[in-house]
Amino acid sequence: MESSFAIIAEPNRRAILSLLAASEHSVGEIEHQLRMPQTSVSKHLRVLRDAGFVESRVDAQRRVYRIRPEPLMEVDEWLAPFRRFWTLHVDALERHLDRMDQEPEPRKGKKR
Amino acid sequence: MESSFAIIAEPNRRAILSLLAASEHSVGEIEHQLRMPQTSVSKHLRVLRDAGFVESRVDAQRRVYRIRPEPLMEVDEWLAPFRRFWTLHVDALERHLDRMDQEPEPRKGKKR
DNA sequence: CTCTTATATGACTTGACGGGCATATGAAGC
DNA sequence: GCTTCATATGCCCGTCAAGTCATATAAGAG
Repeated sequence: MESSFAIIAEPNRRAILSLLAASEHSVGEIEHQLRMPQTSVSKHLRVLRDAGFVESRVDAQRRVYRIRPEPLMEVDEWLAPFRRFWTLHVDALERHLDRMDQEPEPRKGKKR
Repeated sequence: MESSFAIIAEPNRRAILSLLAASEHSVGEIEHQLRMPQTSVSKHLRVLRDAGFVESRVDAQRRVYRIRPEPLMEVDEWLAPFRRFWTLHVDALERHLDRMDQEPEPRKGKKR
């Protein structure tokens, strides 16, 4: 299962990731929230962990999973060359910047 | 072939898209640049066009393909809820970008 | 009109992945 | 200890998608 892109091609895995984006969750919580079989949840979590999208913490008999950002950052970076196609439109640019500029302090000269 | 994510899961399609991100290209140009069989290029372009990632223009016997941004915008928007994981750690982001600037592929997987 | 160039399509094969089910591991509680 | 809860794993099967090869379409060139 090579690339990060292949990992997030699976709808159930995207659902799991989106759920974990809000906060960390145990396997059982994911199972009930997303209404999918436990064995399926575990398998997808295994794939996600092997690919570095999530990590787990042990809480008694439970395993609590949370997001690891690195693989999604890769995807985000792959999108970079394409952003000019929609940041050229002003309204789309503003929506995009509104999302990006949550952080108050502009960094020193990186790209852009 | 449902989602935009499934479309970009294919490495050759990502290569085609990245090539087209720079400028529009004919099928033959893509074939030569990426060194893949023409029939394969055509099939991937068919998939990309059906999914709205590209559109084609007719130039004599050639078909010139160019990017259409909408599906990639979808992907970009799906990433939005995850961005806090790296925009909250600006320093880590900077370190990451610095590494990316120097070496093209520091691909590594580890756990904590 | 024929030949060549450029691209698309169809048939077939192969391999990978997800779902389902049974089962294994493992920690808790009694 | 045994039982229950929580999660993981192994196996089988159906599906679907990518690659290959052959062929079809369609537009110049001569």
